[in-house]
Amino acid sequence: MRPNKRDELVSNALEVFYRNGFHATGMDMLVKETGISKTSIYKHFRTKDDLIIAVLRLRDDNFRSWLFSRMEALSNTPAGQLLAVFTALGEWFGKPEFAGCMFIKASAEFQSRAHPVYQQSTEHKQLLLEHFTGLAKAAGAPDPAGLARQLLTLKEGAIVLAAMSVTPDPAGDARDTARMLLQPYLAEG
Amino acid sequence: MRPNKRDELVSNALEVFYRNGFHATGMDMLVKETGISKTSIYKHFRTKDDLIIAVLRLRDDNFRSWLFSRMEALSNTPAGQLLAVFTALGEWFGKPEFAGCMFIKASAEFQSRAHPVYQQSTEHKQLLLEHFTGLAKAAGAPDPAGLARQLLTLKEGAIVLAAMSVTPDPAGDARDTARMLLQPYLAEG
DNA sequence: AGTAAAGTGTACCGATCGGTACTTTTAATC
DNA sequence: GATTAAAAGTACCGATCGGTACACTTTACT
Repeated sequence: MRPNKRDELVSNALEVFYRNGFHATGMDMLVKETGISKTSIYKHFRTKDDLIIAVLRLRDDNFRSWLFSRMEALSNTPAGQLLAVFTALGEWFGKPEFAGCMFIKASAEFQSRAHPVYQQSTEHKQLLLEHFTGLAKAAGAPDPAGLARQLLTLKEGAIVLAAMSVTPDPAGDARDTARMLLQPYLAEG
Repeated sequence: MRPNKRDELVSNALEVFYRNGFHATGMDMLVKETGISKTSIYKHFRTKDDLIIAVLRLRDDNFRSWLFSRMEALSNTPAGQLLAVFTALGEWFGKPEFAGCMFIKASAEFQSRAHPVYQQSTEHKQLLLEHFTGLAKAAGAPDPAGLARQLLTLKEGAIVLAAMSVTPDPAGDARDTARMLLQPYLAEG
């Protein structure tokens, strides 16, 4: 069990950063909340920023894995899976630990385009976009990239409204719009 | 000219917080960037949080005034004004000082639902939603609140994608979707 | 000109920031 | 059971955090 402590650290740090923010979370709090000594933390990561990068990498992997598997479980057609994005979002928003999109928050705290945290955040959205584009193409959309961008816009908007408690059912509202966009490609009975 | 220094402070602090973040901006940096002494700052505001609240109040006023006047300038029909939201967004995204939505970023840094900064941020979105709802009702939509929520979702999504540099024309993409939603209410030639 | 308010500059407070040095304890391997 | 590497604990570093005390200067008003 060599790299377990490191993974445990990253996983625990993810939760703390997610619910408490990046700048607002100090290394001492991280030590207390993860139960891992500061010495060990700095043996695995040179700086706090490096740890944040590792956290975001894990988050990217976890989130995309979860979302994509949820989409596949909910439908077996490309257009149906794209619509299922918003069903999955609704499930996410209902979880008690939901606290918005970690990458939107990360890019909000590290605004410099040159900062690795910002770039990592952008990359996450790009990967989602590519996945959507592939499904839109498989669905037969004439402009798959454009449709993917429209759907991603709805997804990000819904997440923001959910995180800010603006409307009671942001996922449902976004899904309504998405259905309009996807109607030509959804199987008709 | 009694309250000028205070307004000047809030206005200058807005720019610094907007481009640099809230936690990442210390009071000493604020003194340096605004040119106003720390003594004066703390004569007008009891705490940093109080200053942030004042900054957000100004931002809310500025942004809604700008957006609503832009909408009215671009169209004189309710549905046309709702579509014009996304034209205005495009103009905003093109400005060199654009750095995302200040309220999304504020709520990302102050996540506690009980925190005044979080509540102020939510309220801003709520005010936009109410304005959209009024226009949707005037446009003759059967479910004006629902239409307003859908348009707000598109607006927030576009802002996020613009701030994160994910797609080249997020306002245009959102506008395409909005036109679909608004088509029944837009004047037909 | 005199007065009172408002603003400045400087020095400081205790606490916390990210990060390091060094010693002791833990745990797995031969 | 000895060896070895990883982890923990403690104490600390200079810098910065939000915020205050106090003496001084500028400004506005009569």
